[in-house]
Parts: sequence; structure tokens; C-alpha cells
Amino acid sequence: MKSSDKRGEIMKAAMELIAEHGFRAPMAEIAEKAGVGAGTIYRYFENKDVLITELHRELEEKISATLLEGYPVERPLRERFLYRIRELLRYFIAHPLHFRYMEQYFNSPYGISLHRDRLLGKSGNQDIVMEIFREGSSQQILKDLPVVVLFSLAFGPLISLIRDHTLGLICLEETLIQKISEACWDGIKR
Amino acid sequence: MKSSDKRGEIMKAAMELIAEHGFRAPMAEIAEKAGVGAGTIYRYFENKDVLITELHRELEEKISATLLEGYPVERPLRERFLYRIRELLRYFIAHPLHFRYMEQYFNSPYGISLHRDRLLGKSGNQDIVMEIFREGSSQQILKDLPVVVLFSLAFGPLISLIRDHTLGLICLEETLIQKISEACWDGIKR
DNA sequence: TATTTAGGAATGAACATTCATTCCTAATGT
DNA sequence: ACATTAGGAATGAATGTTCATTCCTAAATA
Repeated sequence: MKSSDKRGEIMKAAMELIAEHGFRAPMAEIAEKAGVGAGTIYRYFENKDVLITELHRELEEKISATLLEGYPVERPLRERFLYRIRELLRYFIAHPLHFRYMEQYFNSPYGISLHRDRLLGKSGNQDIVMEIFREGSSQQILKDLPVVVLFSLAFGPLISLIRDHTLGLICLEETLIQKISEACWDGIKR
Repeated sequence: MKSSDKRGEIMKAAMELIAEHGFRAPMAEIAEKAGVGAGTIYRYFENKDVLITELHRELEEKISATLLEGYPVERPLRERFLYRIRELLRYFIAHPLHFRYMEQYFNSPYGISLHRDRLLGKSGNQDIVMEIFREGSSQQILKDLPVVVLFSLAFGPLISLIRDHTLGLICLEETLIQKISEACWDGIKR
């Protein structure tokens, strides 16, 4: 291990503290957890906002990669949809901190404006998911509803379920994941 | 107009500011908006936490009342379910501030522990909604899934949709509400 | 030695909360 | 009816705390 990946240590510490305590996690605490002086953070990140945004960017990248890997491009829509849902569930179950972080992010001004930008066109990454709805919509496989609504119908439940899982209120094991992904499909299929 | 419902004025101001800016809304600002001295708030609410909790309590009460009013107790499960979904959508569309407030609340430590308490038994109000799932589950009308999961499948989409509506990203008009409530049902029905 | 990197104490801004004082109302006394 | 006086309600300046960020010194590196 490179014994001085300070930038990495800072990000790791920030991820953990913010996932657990929200954005109010003090910089001093992040520094301490990272084994670094408070001022040092500012050598790597212009300010707290930049740190937060950067953390989110890195996370999205990892998640995109996960969703693309092994994606059955050539299979029918339903199968591709189920694959995406299951992969997303599995990713967040395997990385609860990442989920908590994303939640914090999307319930903050940062996330809200990002979300707005995405739904209004200039997306980039989110296309990974919208693509399926657009296709299913134009081929009349899915219900006759706006793409945005289809999106909420399919992904809304996941947020709620993963939260309950990370809070230890339910345990999402494999057979349950399977059933859930199918229920999501039932909600949007015509 | 009663010229001195200070408590009410404070709650109104707090609701608006917190819905818009989150719990970081300064007490001083709340006081100003309420047309009241900063210290006055503390004559009515022991501290900020109490104010926040009280606001939430009042809101839950109103929402419960709405969901109970006109509820078709004698109709089949599906109809009762659709009624609840539609009423909830309509309530939050009519009261966007209330939705924003609830969102803030449930993404804060306050809401998290409340949510936990509810799913683990000692609910009270949430029963209004769980009751339907328990009934449908035992009568095998609904999918063979834990009640908590059924809940997320049915209500998860609503959060996401109402948020997009209050952000002005979609417009939930009557016909759409109808279709959405049916899609929610499709997700949970056997 | 010169230059870059790290550290953490110092700074100042933002806030919740307190409290000494003022204001208002209505009861009491003349 | 008018004046006086309590006592509770309202006020907002002052206080103490919690941070993000800066800045100066020390250590590492070249």
C-alpha cells in the first residue's frame, strides 16, 4: 500500500462520516479519521463542497460500471430491466455506505439540481436507465405513461427497500431480490 | 383575524422556511417571518427540536384525517387501496409545503427513528396503511412478500413522483393520478 | 539550500439559546 | 372615572458554541 495516499484516505473518511452523520460531519473530524491535519484537506479539495461533489462523482462512476458489466444487451427488454434492478439492489446491499451517501446527496440542494438537469435532457449517465423506458415505451411493451413516471414506478420502491435493509429492518436475500425485481416489472408492464 | 395567534404564526413560518431551506433555517429568520421577537419562540416551544417535532405531529394528524375521510370501508380491497393512494397523492399535490416538510423530516434522525419504531410494531398511525397489506396478504390477494416489502412497492413510487411534481418536473393531473394508482396496484397484486 | 507538502492553532461567521429589560393588560385602590 | 400597580408576555442584544477556512510554521523532499 502506498503509505501516503492522503487524498484517498480523506475521501474514505469523508464517505464514512457523511454516510453516517450527514453533511454536517465536521471537516476536523474527517481530517482526524483520515489521519491527517485539518488544513491538509484543503490541499486536495478546494472546499467542502468540492469534496462532497467529487465523492458523488466517483460513486456514480462505480455504479455505472457495475450496471454496464455483464448487461445482457441482446436479450429482451424485460430481462434487461430485471438485470438492472437486481444489480442495483445487489450493489447497494453490498455497499450500504454508498447508499447512505447517495441518499444524503439526493436530499440536499446538490442532488436536487442534478436530478432536475437529468430529467430535463442533459443527462449523461442516467441514460443508462432511461434508455430502457424509452425503448419499452415506443414499442408499447410498457404502460402508456410518461417516461419519468415509469422511472418512478420502477425505481421508487428500491430506495425505500434498500433503506429498510440498511437500517436492519428487513433482510433482502437472493430469492426476495428476485421477487422484488419482478414486482417492479409488473408495475410498469402494459 | 385573531391578531395574536403567535404560536400559530410561528408554526406557519417555520413550516415554510424549513420546507424550503431544511432544518438549518435559523430561528431568527423564523421569528422574523412570524413577525415576532426571536426570544418569543421560546415561550411557545422549549427549543428548536420541539418545534420541529410538533410541526410533524400536527401534519401527521391532518394527513390521517384526510385518509380516513370518505374511506370506502365496505368496498373490496383493491378499491380501498386505490382510494388511499389517490388521496395521498392529491393531498400532497394540494400541499406541496407539507410534502417538502415530511421529506426533510424523514431524512433526518428524527424521522429515521420514528420509521424504525413503526416497522417494529408500536406504530399508531401507520396502521392506517399497513392494515390493507396485512389483510391482502392473509387473503392471498397480494403477492407472497413481507408486508414491509409490499408497503415499499406500493408507496415508494409516490415519494419519487410527488417530489418530481413539486419540483415542477411533471404535472400530476387527474387522469395520470388514476393510472399511477393502478400501476401501484399491479406491482403488489398477486 | 530551495521548494513543496503537512499540520493544527487561530480566525471569524453563523447560529441556538438566554436573560435583563420593556410593554401590556387588567385588577385594585382612590 | 381615573390613577396605580402587579404580573405575565414579548423582546432583541449578548453569550457561548460549533464549525469551515486560512495562515504561518515545521517537516519532508529535491
